[in-house]
Amino acid sequence: MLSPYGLDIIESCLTCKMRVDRIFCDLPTADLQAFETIKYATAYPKGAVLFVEGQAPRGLFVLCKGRVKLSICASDGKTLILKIADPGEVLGLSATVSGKPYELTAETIDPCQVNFVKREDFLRFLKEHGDACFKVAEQLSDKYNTACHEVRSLGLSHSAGEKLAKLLLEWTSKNGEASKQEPRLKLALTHEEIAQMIGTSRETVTRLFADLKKRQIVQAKGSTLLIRNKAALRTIASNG
Amino acid sequence: MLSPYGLDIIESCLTCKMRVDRIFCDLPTADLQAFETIKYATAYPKGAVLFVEGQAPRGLFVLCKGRVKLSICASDGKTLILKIADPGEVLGLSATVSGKPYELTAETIDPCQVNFVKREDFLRFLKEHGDACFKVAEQLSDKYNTACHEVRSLGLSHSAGEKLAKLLLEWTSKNGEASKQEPRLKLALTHEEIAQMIGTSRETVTRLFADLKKRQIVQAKGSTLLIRNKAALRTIASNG
DNA sequence: ACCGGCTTGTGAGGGAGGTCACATTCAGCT
DNA sequence: AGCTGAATGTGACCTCCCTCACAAGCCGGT
Repeated sequence: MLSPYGLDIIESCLTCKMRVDRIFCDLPTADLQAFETIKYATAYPKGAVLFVEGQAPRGLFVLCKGRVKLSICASDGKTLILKIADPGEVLGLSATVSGKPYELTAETIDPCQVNFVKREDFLRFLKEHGDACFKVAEQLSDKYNTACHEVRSLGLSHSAGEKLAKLLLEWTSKNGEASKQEPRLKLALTHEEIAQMIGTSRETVTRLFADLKKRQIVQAKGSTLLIRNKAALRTIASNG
Repeated sequence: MLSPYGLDIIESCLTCKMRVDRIFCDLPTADLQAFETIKYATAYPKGAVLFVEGQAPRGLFVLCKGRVKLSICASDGKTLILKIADPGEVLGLSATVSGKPYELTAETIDPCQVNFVKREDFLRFLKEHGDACFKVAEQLSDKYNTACHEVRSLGLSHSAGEKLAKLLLEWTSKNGEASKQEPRLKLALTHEEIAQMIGTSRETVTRLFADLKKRQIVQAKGSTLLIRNKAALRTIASNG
């Protein structure tokens, strides 16, 4: 560990390239090579801000390694975390395409490997490569879909408990698809951050977790969380 | 008025075509003509359902005349109205592109003129016409943007009053851009529907309006609403 | 004119959760 | 170890608004 980055860069750029392939997959090799020429491989430390909500779009970011927190922020400082982006995710795509300001703020929560593409370069790339353009439309549809789910969760839930249950279920289905018996998931976020994800207060999250533990629905094992009663969690998530 | 439609159809298809031009504008004439061949001009009465949330995507709908209510619905019947689409809007685009189920339910609230395009036809059209594909990406970015604003409004507001003020401001900025003195807007929705737009109860909306009237911020003139004090409304919208 | 249905207006009660204030525990640092 | 700051746990209070209940207004139909 001579530097925060160092050897890591060399290793991850290989895996990174594979990830890019996965996003713009099915593209002819020519298109892929064109993409390779316009991207800038960069590295960010933990806590770096890729872009800020309201900023004019400079370009897009393909996350190769590490996680990025995507959030919106009210004038009074209250923050809503929309999602934690994992490697493979494309960030700032919508703003880059439309030219409107970034809708979100993107901040690294790990040391990150990122491929940056300038807006002009990307737009030119899209004009010249129709297939890639379709992939972009698909990506945007995906993002829209996620946003709709967010709206549903925020707008149609009756209680904070319901939203927390939904969040936990979402995490379990994303993480341990394999382990069917007792899903476990790493609690990488603080109660404060979870509160910001479901639009509630930190104290409420603490109380909700205490309640879930008392009712034997979840169980804490250090920083991992065991889901003991997934059915009950589902009931909470749908009933309110 | 021999029939609910009748002459209207012939008139509006001309204007309608202009609208389609506006959406896929800048396209070469060849592309436009190709689009004309795959669209089906159709008419719906008030209260018709274009598509339902969760349905497999049959295709997209270009709204030419009339308004369409876009909503999501919880298992308990609680409804959240996301927007009232005006002529020119493309509906079901994201689902058509991604192949995932429609995220929303679309229901006409006027008699409507609509151009329908089948999913397969549209996808083929996109493959063959790269420029149109880019336009689609732009449209999707727009929709994503709107969804983000919805999330912001739902997730970061402290009170129902704040959300109502935001909604009213949004409406005034969309409707009477010209009249700078005292913006007026047609209240085409019931309190119940407004409540569904901001995720609150009907009674709360009634009470909020009563309060705004008492404080001389708005004034009712039949079914039109005068905004007497836009500054105050803005304060409510941002302070909570 | 009368009726029934929808919309709006208003009161009373109660519950969820935000806020404040503090105690406690945990994790990293030297 | 011990110290420090962050994260968690918990109680008390109070506000917003949801719910229920009902009155009043508005409007089209016959």
